[in-house]
Amino acid sequence: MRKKMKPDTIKQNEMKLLIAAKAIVESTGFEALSIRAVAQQADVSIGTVYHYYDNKESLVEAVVLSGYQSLMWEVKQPLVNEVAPSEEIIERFIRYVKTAISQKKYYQKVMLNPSPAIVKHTSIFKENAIGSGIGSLEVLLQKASYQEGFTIQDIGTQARILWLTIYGLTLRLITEKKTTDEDIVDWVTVICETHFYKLKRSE
Amino acid sequence: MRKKMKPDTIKQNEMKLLIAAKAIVESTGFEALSIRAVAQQADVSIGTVYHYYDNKESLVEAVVLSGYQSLMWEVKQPLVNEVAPSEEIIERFIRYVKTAISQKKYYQKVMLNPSPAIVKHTSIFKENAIGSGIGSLEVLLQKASYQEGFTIQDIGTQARILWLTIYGLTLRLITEKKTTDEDIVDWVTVICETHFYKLKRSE
Amino acid sequence: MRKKMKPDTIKQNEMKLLIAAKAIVESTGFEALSIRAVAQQADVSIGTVYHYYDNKESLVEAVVLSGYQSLMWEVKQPLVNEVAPSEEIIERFIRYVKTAISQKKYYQKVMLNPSPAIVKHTSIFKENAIGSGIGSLEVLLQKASYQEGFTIQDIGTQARILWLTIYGLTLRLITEKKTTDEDIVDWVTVICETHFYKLKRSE
Amino acid sequence: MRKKMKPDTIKQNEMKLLIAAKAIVESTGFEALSIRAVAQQADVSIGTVYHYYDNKESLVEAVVLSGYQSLMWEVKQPLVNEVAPSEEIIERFIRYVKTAISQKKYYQKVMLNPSPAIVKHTSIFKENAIGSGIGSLEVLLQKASYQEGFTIQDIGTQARILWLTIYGLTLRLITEKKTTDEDIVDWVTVICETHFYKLKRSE
DNA sequence: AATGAATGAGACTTCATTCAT
DNA sequence: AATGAATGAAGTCTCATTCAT
Repeated sequence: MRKKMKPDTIKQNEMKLLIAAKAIVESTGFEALSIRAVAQQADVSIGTVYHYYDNKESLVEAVVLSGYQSLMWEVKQPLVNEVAPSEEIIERFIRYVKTAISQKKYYQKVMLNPSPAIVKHTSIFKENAIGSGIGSLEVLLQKASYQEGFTIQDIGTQARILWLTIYGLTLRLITEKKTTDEDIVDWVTVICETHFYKLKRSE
Repeated sequence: MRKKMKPDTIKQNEMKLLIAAKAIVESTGFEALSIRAVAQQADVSIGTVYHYYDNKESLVEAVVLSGYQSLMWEVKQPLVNEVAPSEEIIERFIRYVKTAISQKKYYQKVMLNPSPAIVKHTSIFKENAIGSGIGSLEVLLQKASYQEGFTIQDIGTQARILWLTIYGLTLRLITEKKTTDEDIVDWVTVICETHFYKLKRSE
Repeated sequence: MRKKMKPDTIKQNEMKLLIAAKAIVESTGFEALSIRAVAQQADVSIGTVYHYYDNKESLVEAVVLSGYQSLMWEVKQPLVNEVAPSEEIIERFIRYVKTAISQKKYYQKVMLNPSPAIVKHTSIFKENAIGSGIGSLEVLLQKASYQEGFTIQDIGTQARILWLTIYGLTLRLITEKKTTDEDIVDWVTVICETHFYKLKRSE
Repeated sequence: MRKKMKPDTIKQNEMKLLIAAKAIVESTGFEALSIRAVAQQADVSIGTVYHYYDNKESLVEAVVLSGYQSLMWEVKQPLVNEVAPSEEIIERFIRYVKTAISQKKYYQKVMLNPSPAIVKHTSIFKENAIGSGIGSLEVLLQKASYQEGFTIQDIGTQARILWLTIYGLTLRLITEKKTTDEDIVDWVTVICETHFYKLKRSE
């Protein structure tokens, strides 16, 4: 099992470390995430961890990014039923907040992380925000405006405002530990409907 | 070395430690906030710090709360000119975001802190939200609805939605390091106007 | 034995650490001098070492300086018999080289150490070289020139040249492991006599 | 990946490693000279380094020796102008000290290295000191004694004494960081002239 | 001949906390 | 009320070396 390992094995080892790291975060939180702990959890020497990650920072970054990808993957799964675009927005935001809350440790670390490597994925203010979810939201808003008779002057801005509200909501629900499904559904719904209401009337 | 200190002296000592702690946070960040550092900065022994604070956690809590109070004090200062309520809301939010950004280290620590002692001050979801600013915002919205012809059905909810958007905005501006005055003014303005527009039309 | 220790105790502890450190150097060399080893040798926690020394560098510096002081103390002991100044120079240099060789580990570390804190003590080129031994050598050369009929134009320079030769000799005897008493006596004698011979004739 | 490498290739690889090692020493010092670093610098695997050198020690030895050879090559280059032997000695020593100082990292490591493999090259006390420079110095002194009317009883000893002085000088100039050309020229000159003066008078 | 993943010891350092005085 | 020496665990990181391939 020593040298010139097949790329598969490499990936496997990296995966092993990542899984170990995530296990630690999930059970004890990010404060407990240390190189030492990861090595122990993965049943590997400390040196090995440094073989795969240059330093703690890059390990944390990998964990955080991996958490973000799980989150987004979850959110992007297709809905069960076909619904009107405005309904879809609500459904998706509910799922977004639920997923974020269920992985709150990652969510906060990712969404408040100022490291350029992370912000690259999470930015809301950069122009071509395709990957980050803002793009999808714009598309949905556009659809809604056609199908449901909204008139939206600046979709980009409106999407961002709506997103910021949900974002603020998510963080406060986590912080205030109001994480029941009911809380989530109620607030997402009223936020979205308030927003759409405005759009409908603004023609 | 002293005997039977007057309560004043106690308060003075506590203050000295708090000031020292804040100085450290401001110059080097929360990561550098250690008991040792505080003792040194305040020119006091380590043991003394433990006289006033049970452990590190309670010291951090005190620092964080004190930061929050400075922040709110700043925001609550009266405006220079008398303006319409809707204008005042915008002005105050601009100031809020600016102050939060100028003290971002505290702002994040406070506003994302789930400790009950902190949440007690920062909560947005609890009913009688008088102290936290939501109360003031409700009052302003109420005034606006009278003076400027809005119709608002549920002022409490509307105030919270608006606040959540500004809250989300603040955190993302910090995270993405978009902290110029222009960014702040533009975003706060468009967010508030979008919101008011909706209210005006919703009659 | 805890707090507000008497200064004596403090000095004792520092001494304990210094002695431990020197024991390590003497038995295993400077490469083996680690904070860990010192703590163990002194039967003290690692943290305690850091209580007395800011970092490894300052510990090493203390060890090195202490070694230098022992060396100089040894060299400066009065001679057993009163002899002519030129003889005294030879006797003292023989003792210097012998002591240096018997403590070769320190000698090299000190005399090749470029740290300002060390060079301050060992410098040969600075003007007022009173403490470093050059001063004493100048005095002896001066005496010799009166009593034994030398004429020396620039005593400072001549003292330094003689010293440099002995210094070079010491280092090479150590490096080439020619450390018998015979080697030392022979070389120091021939070097000094060569030097004096010149001086005698140069009138 | 290759089969049956020609001896040339072997030498080439060794050279590549040696060059890499020297590059590291020159840019970052001997402390930074690690097997890892050499492998990286030479764009070669760690294992390969161990093919060519048994362990770190032998690599360091090779580096050190190679440095010494560069140094001596430089010193042995012919002088630009033909000059009297005593002048040539001064010129060559000035060059020696300058070169040593310009490569101080190697100079110290070599000239204070007690490993037999190194001392074999640098020894000053062994009898047939042909290669090490002492031989050349003896020849020059001999020439001077014929051409310039010195009488020297024991050329071998006198050469060594002069050499030891220059050696001591070089090490102290490095240690005390007095490395301007002026310092070098002044000291070498006064040392040599003092020595020659003695020789002239000793007839 | 060459690779490079893995090891595991050991380096330095920081820190919250205790407790005898 | 105040001190500060002492603890000891935990943290990050580097390194020479081995060995299966």
